[in-house]
Amino acid sequence: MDQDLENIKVTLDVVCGKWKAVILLKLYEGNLRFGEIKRSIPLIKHQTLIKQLKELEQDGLLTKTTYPDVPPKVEYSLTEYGRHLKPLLDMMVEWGEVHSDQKTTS
Amino acid sequence: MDQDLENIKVTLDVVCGKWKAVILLKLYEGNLRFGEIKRSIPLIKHQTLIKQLKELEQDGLLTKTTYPDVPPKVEYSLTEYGRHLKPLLDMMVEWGEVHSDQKTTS
DNA sequence: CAGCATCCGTTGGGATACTG
DNA sequence: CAGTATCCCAACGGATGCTG
Repeated sequence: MDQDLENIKVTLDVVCGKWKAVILLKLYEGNLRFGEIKRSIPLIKHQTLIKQLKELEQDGLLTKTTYPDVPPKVEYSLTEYGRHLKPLLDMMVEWGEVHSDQKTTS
Repeated sequence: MDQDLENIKVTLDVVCGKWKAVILLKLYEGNLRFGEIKRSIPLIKHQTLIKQLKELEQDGLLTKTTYPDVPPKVEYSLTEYGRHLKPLLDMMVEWGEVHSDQKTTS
């Protein structure tokens, strides 16, 4: 029971960065290069993106593939874990939709 | 599509407080008084709990019922919204279980 | 193009003390 | 018993500048 609390914290840790969920959402559409992610999320800052990607990588949600070429090319792809998270993120999107509805309606 | 990002942020806002998910989890077991919540989450600080409860209330996830008696008695109960969130939280618990497994196994 | 190091400002969790 | 008012501090998102 209290184990539940520990478990949910693990998940929160992984998902609760300001942009983490957004990044993951993008990656479900396919592997992306750094620049592609950045372009698809115009508001995020270069450095912030790097940080969040690093955290996601350390949490085992995605893998970074570096091609040792010039110019550098790096591709990010989801791990199995990351994919396991999809239904969760979908639910969050869905819930947010309903909830923001409600807020404006009230 | 970009609307998804907005929607997920709404959900994150609601769930991402350090203790919010935990509090909600407790309330699924039934309505609770302030002191009961506090006792069931020993680590949380008095003031922190008040803040998180207030935020959850403002987000429309739970309702506060104050009995105008002495000594004060206050009961917290989930709204329909809060209940809608249960499957999500359950998934988070479940995912965290698997994920923390993996971390220790690696 | 992608990344690291560093600094800064805001925020939110936490501590303390007081009220009804 | 429950809540309010303040203050504090760490953490995180973000800005800037430099490297290969």
